[in-house]
Amino acid sequence: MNGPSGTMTKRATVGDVAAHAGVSTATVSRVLNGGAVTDATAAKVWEAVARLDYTPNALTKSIFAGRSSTIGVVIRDLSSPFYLDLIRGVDEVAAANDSLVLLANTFRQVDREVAQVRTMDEQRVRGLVVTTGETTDGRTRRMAESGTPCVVVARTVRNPPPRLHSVSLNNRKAGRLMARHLAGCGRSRVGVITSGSRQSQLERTAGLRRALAELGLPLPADAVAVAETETEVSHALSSLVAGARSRGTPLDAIVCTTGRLTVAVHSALTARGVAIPDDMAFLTMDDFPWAAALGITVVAQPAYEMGRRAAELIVERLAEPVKHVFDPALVARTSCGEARTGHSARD
Amino acid sequence: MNGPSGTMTKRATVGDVAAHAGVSTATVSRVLNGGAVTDATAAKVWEAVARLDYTPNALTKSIFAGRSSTIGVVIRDLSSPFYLDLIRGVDEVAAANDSLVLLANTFRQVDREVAQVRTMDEQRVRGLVVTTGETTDGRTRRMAESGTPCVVVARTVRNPPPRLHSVSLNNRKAGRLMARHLAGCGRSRVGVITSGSRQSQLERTAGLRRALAELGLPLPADAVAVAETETEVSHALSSLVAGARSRGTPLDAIVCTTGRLTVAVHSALTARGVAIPDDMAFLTMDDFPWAAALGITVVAQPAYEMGRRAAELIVERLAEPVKHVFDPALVARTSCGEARTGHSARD
DNA sequence: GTGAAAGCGCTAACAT
DNA sequence: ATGTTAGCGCTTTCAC
Repeated sequence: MNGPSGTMTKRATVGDVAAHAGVSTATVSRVLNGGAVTDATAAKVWEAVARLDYTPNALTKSIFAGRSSTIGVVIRDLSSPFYLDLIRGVDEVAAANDSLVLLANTFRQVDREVAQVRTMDEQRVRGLVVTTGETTDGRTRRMAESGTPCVVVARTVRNPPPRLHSVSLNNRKAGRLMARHLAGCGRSRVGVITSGSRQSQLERTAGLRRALAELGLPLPADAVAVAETETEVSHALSSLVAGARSRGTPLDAIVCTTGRLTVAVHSALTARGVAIPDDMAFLTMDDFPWAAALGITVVAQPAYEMGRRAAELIVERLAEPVKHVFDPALVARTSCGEARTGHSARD
Repeated sequence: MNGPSGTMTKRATVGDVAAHAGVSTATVSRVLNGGAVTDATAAKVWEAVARLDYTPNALTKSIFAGRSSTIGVVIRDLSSPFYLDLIRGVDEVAAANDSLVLLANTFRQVDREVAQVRTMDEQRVRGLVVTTGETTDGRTRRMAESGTPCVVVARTVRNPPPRLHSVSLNNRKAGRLMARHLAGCGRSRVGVITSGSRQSQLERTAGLRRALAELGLPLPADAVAVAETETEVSHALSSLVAGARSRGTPLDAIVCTTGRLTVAVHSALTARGVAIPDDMAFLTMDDFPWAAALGITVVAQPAYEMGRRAAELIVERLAEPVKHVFDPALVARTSCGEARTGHSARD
């Protein structure tokens, strides 16, 4: 049962400490958790704790509390910079609240999502942050109902029960920021690379299309190409470019609606010998450390803040469902060329 | 005790399931964990489980097992790409072994390190992966001795007890690869930016210096500057460049021994108007997604594999301490200019 | 095959 | 101020 053996010194328990200090287990518990005790007994107990190298079992403690002191985070794709910053935010407030982060990466597989969320439930996490799709909604609802605060990231839930919150981005505004910036830089024929049919992706494209239309710039359906993975990007880009050219309206801007594919889109562009921004403007989601060096203009999400807020919602334990929508911000660099007219990035 | 309230449906326990199925708790446990039971009783139990939406309490289970099914990971700096890949590796094999990752970021603060490792111990993690400094060695030793496999990353431990393993990089070889590549590209006056006095940093610089010396290229002490944080990089670079110039031997290569500072060094170089590789070769540690786009040559660490191996060591539970040293690999791009002579990247 | 009872390590009433 | 007793939710003998 114990695998390849080796000398193992067994761990001390409250009982051991009590025995060595000549007191009861209740007293030990009191000195450890701050009850009313004499300095003398406290000293004896601490001495025993030190000598036995006693380390309390947090698992057992959690049984009484009904739940662990851990915040669960289920991430779809741990390689995306957005999620890394999100986790940092969660971890930051978790640490400030004596909690640890219990992490699970689902590698974008639905069956894993369901299993991981279930596992988090079994672990009796203090709260749960999920970036998964609707498949897991049934369980998160029940978790929230039975007392575990849950926060859905980048998606909203219709008719949420108590304690089921959401933290998301104003995606339509993100699209709008993109449209206005592009127009301000004199671009009029934009092609979009988007990732599947997640709510956030759809809304960004919708916001972009709407704002473009208001500026008199149509975004035909075939100017939007879907790429689920990095390997599909090159093909998506080709069809976009070829399609537009055959229609006699060659593109002068490429928008990428997900930070996850920024590298892939950029390298596909480069591979085709496209000069940015001279041949083509390039605008993408999510700021990242190298963006400045590369001069890539982005619409940034406050990922770190979103993580912080998610964790705060868990710690606060409000019954009332909170729906926190964050604002995106355009970070203008050089990948869309010079702005023609002075325009505001505000709203 | 329960914060702002709201209707909370209480959770079902084995007892509830037993009652609803008309059996004992022992039988419920048997059905759930695969004991000898009649198909008929099994059916009754499963039915009750479904109707009550019973979700077993993993915390309580862990009490019997003596430890949780969680792998602890204490990270110094969650914003470093190396650690992100490491975590992905750990998570991958954790998931394959019915474990979750319990994560803690120490924000490079020693006191937090100590506290987090202790917390991991209290959580009775199945095993622990630490990337922290020697401050935590005392506890990791004791943890290993009392049965928790521990893996130290990027550092080795002298005279380890059973179950205290290490996963690291052959740092001297990393330095050697750098030296040979630089020499192969015709560079002879290199300046180094390194981060503090961690074992790995020291070894990389030592390996670089030694290999450079073998090639007849000295690396004077003042050609090595220390930058702990990103903000210190600019200053370090300036002193390096100015010092070399005043000595009449202007630098023709900059080496950065930590991936964490790659962005900062690169941007400091750019800010000074230094052309890479024409004015200066640039060589750094750790591969990253944008390196190809930027043409930056790196010495890569197999971070993901290292994470996998660390988790494997935990799952395997060998008593004998394992010290796994990984080989670095040079990924040649354009930031050091053209290679003058055909040289091998091997050894 | 199934149940009753003991107990994992700890805390939380009750007593004293 | 301290000890005793009863659990928390689950597994695991040990009888039947």
